[in-house]
Amino acid sequence: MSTPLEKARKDPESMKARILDVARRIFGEYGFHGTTTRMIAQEVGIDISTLHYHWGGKKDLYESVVIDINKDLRQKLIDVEQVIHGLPLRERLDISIDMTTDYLFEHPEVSNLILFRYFGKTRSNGNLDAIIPEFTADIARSMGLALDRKNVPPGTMMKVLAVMNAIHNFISGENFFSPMLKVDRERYIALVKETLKFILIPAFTQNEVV
Amino acid sequence: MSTPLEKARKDPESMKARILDVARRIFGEYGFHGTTTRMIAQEVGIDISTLHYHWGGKKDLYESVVIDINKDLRQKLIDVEQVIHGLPLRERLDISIDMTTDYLFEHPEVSNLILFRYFGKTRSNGNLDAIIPEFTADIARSMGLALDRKNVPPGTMMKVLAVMNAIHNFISGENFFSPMLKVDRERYIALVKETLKFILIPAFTQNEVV
DNA sequence: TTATTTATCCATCAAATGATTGAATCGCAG
DNA sequence: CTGCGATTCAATCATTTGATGGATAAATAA
Repeated sequence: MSTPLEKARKDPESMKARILDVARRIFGEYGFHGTTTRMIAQEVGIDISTLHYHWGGKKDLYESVVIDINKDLRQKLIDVEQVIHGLPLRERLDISIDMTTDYLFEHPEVSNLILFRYFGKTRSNGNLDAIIPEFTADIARSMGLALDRKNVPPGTMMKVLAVMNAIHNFISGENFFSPMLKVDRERYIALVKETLKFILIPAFTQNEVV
Repeated sequence: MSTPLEKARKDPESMKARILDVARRIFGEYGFHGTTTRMIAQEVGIDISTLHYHWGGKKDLYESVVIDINKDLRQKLIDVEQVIHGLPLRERLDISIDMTTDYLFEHPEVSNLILFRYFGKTRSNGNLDAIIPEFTADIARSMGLALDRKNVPPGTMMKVLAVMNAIHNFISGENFFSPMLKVDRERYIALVKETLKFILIPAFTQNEVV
């Protein structure tokens, strides 16, 4: 027994998977209401009915996309945790920022879709909000802000949210900020890392022994 | 000679103004594509044709809304600057965060619409991007990061963007984060201020003499 | 081969949506 | 009161958009 999503991920060449990948990108660029099933179908090079055949309605596809990107991000955070495990806090932050930023710049739709869900309303919103990103708590633990995943106080959650949002903002806003600053992509990525470290590292290391 | 927007702001009871105010709220909640002219008209209690009579097409109205909220925010930042002028950096930051946060929590559509413009694409995007928020440079000067409004280096602009985004995020994300943290509005606002100060103040005061 | 399931496309529908037209109504100067 | 511009609404249009049905082809099983 496997969900449609799992089936799609099994064979990356399958039509199911191809549609999902395009849907991630388009939904990420234009949001739920700004995206039409025709846009996705055309980008894949198929008929709309084929899209419906594989994924059902537009909302079903969107939900699958959201689940998919959350799964990806969670896996990436686990990978990061593996690398930084045991290092001193300052280095953990430094490496986390580099790795997460690199990953998200390669998959900007992840940041886009997460921010869309935070800030936008989806006129007909299903109970998609049930899938709350619980890895916020995991990050708190990873940053040494909480001992167990359960019972993380609100103040700590807020700090983690501030960190995650700061990163997503710069990824998602690249198309707006980069021309505004008149810098190319490479320079922009470097600036993002610099700025994130400038902002975040002092806050979380202020009580450390230097 | 006055623009439609100025005319609307002159008489807050006018139909023009009433439509604009509702449009701010609805566009702020659902974004450009998620909003229909009928939603706005219904909320005002008028016919769609009346809306078109006053503001032209949907896009025209949206552009007016964007200009309006940018004007408001700019004015608010000038007000803040008046208050904090001459104070030491740490206090300036502290007061700025309090005042700006209070203002935006009263007008969340400002944060919503600004973030929408940063992160979303408007399938048919006019040259709305020409109205780049130039007050970023003003803030840089106000924070003591730049001496003149002109020629603010990209690294400095990025720091200012990080600050502004951090604030907008928590305002805009209230409907998502507040239930997630299981706190009421009052507590949430307090948490936002705490967290912003925790994150931002150390970064910008790290080189100061204590 | 033949039959059956799977996959794809063409044609089309019904609802939503941005927009317009023309008739009515209101406000007010003359 | 009369006339005229400003305002509002009901009715309607043309397009877009999510969705479906049925024909057709391709793959698979028998």
